[in-house]
Amino acid sequence: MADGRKVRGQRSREAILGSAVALASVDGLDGLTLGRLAGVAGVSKSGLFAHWRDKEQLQLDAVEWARRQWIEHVVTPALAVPQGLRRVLALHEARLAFYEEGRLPGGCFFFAAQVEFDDRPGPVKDRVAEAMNDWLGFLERAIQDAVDRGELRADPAQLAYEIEALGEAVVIHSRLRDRPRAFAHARRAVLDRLRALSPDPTLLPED
Amino acid sequence: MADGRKVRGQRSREAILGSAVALASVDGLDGLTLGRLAGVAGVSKSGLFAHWRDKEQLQLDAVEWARRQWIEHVVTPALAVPQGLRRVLALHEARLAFYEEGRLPGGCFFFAAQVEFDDRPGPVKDRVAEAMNDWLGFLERAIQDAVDRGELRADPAQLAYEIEALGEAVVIHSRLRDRPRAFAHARRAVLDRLRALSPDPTLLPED
DNA sequence: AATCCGAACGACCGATCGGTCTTTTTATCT
DNA sequence: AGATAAAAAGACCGATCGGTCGTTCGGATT
Repeated sequence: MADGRKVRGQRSREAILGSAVALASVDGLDGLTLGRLAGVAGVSKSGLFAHWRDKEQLQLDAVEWARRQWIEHVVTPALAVPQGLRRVLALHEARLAFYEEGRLPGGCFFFAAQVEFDDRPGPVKDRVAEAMNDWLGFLERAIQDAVDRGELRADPAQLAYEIEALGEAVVIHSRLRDRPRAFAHARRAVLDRLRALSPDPTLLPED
Repeated sequence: MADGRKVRGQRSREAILGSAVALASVDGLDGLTLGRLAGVAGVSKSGLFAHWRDKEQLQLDAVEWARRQWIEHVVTPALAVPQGLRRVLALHEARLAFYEEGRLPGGCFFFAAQVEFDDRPGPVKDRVAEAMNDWLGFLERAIQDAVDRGELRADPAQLAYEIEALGEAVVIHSRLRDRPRAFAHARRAVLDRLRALSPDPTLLPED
């Protein structure tokens, strides 16, 4: 990798993937057009084929790129919070912060990708589903940790479904209805739920 | 409307809209292609322009058709249940039944339409947002009824957000993960929530 | 019987889609 | 300096997109 050409190639490759994920968060992974992507990324359309064999390969790498972005901005910050109930809440808050900061113009890459590909079998759907399984699995384990510590009484899979649903819905509601209220609802919903399920509510912040 | 030609025209118009809503529930309202729609509906592509000026007009009518379908299969059945807490639960259950019966191949027209158009200003987004406001407003009023009757202690807008989120999420989870478990989670989530908020849990079914 | 009109069709349009092929640029290696 | 290889560009391809146009067909009006 000391080769300056490959270094340059990797750089533009990453830049293109960043643009691809941003565009895909708006129009979806398939709604993403190679022509538009090339325009936004400032390269020629055929230049894309120097990095990817076809659109599907680019889509697969975009999923991977988005996964790393999610880990960096949602998972990692929450790891700074001690295990248990507080980390569960931290994960939810980190996601909401990710959305609220407008890090992606479409709000959430994976939300758009899931809706788009849930009916379209193939490698991209599989990769998206796998990434979501990883994330939900991580969320479930965080919940299980809290249960093991006696800070929570809950079925991890059930609670993970609820937190995921309440978190994802904010993407739509913040865009189609009132934005601040959508975030307020998403925050209160999970906070109230955790309070009701915890024997020690002092672990959670006040209103 | 005694004109047999117009009657025939209306019939095929409705049939086409039915196909359009079904296709749009899978690929989205914009992912819907006039060529494919014509093929599925058994008419020629140019035949579509006898009924609609352009694609946008067809999209707007498709939203309207989907709205009527939603009222018929979700709202109306729940109206058979007495006002109050039980009707709130009935609305949630009616939606889940609508999804579970597979009435639309993509699961939910409005879910797909919202995700697709939340970032795309224009008449179609406005119409979709309006339909969703109507539905959420109806849900809120049902909750308010239950509150007024003393069967529920809740902020209607907050609870409506939660029920909507927990209900919509099943579209994704049932397709990308385990289908029966997704429905089970969606049912339990709302049932538990209503139980916790109601002074009289006997109004709700046992497990 | 002649006329009229709405539904529907086939042919065709420019634009854009994903993708291929050839060439130019740029950095490395001998 | 010259050969080499990777990155990127440009021209171009068939297919499909949304949409137009002129025509045909069949039921309604007179």
